[in-house]
Amino acid sequence: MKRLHVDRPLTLIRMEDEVDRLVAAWRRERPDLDVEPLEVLSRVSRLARHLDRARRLAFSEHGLEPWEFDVLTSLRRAGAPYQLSPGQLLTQTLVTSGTMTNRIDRLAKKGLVERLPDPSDRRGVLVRLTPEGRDRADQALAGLLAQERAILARLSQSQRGDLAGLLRQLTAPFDNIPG
Amino acid sequence: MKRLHVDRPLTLIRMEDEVDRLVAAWRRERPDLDVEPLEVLSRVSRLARHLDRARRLAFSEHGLEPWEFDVLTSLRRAGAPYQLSPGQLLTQTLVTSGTMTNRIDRLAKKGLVERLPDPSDRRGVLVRLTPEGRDRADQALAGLLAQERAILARLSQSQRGDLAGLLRQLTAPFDNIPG
DNA sequence: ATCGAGTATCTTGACATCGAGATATAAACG
DNA sequence: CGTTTATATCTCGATGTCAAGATACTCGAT
Repeated sequence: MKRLHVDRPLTLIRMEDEVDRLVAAWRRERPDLDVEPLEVLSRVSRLARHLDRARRLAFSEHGLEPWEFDVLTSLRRAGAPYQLSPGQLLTQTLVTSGTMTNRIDRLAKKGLVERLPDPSDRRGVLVRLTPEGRDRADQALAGLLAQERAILARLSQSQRGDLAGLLRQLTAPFDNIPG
Repeated sequence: MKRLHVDRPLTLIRMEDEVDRLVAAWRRERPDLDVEPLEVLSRVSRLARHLDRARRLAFSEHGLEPWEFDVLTSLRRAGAPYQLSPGQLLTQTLVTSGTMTNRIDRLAKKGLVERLPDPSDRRGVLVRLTPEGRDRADQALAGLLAQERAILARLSQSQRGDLAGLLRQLTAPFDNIPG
């Protein structure tokens, strides 16, 4: 009795997700609480986890881990000569300093980055992308974008714009205030 | 020459975030690529990381780690008698089976959950919340919701609804297709 | 009944992350 | 100047996560 392929505007199709089920369960178990915030923020967290998994798959074709991609592309984006301080890498990747030291060590061992002393601050260090590191970053980026386009395909151009704008409202305070 | 506190509708205020800078950098370095997907998905990933940090802080007041919260509240939502199989917990928390076994072990050691044999399938196990586990989950949830409301405060009611709807379009395929 | 495929959970070892503290240098202040 | 405070990075131990494989059970087909 199911009719498939019924023609109607994409925007009216509404498929349930785990968060719908989660919210319904809370409303049943804790009708005294207003759980509306979860509609947005639980979806953000869960989607991020799904994206992590998808990325891990996509990058494995290029022999990169997601954390390696994050560091290499931060340097790549900086433009020639492709170097940043560990501190600048921290704000871009949102990890702790101990983690970043460790990441740089491992990438250096693989020959994808190198450490240079900062000429203007003897406490500091500059991390520079090697030519091979740059190539790897460029290849993996192309693969990632293809995958992400597929994930976003069910939204229209203007919906993607709306979504980006709404998310910016939430990320901006974290990114600007020290947070 | 800057005029602060100019009165205008909230929706027109647009503060830059790290992703704006990231996208601008890619357009400069790789003008050949269309990096529009990053406007949405990089924001999702970064926001999730910020939320993780904020949650870790909020939960530490209740002596819980985020992963403990995730497991305990999954059981809490299930309703009395507050029990689920490890497999059901997997789909809710998006971790691997090895991770879940480890989590259950540690929560059991703390007395927040207990393992029972599944009466209808001798391969299976049921994880049940203890009364203390239930109290902890309820307390931490209230704290989390307060924090999340603060984070969402800069969006109007209808914007939050729009945002939830757009995110659902992206999460639904992951949650429904086996993905 | 028995076989074989499928399912549910656990085990294990490698590894990435975090948090707190250590070290070295720079900048601010009187 | 010399002292204090701030900054940049690294070290280290504890811990959580993952992937792959092992184990034990179920269920349908023969």
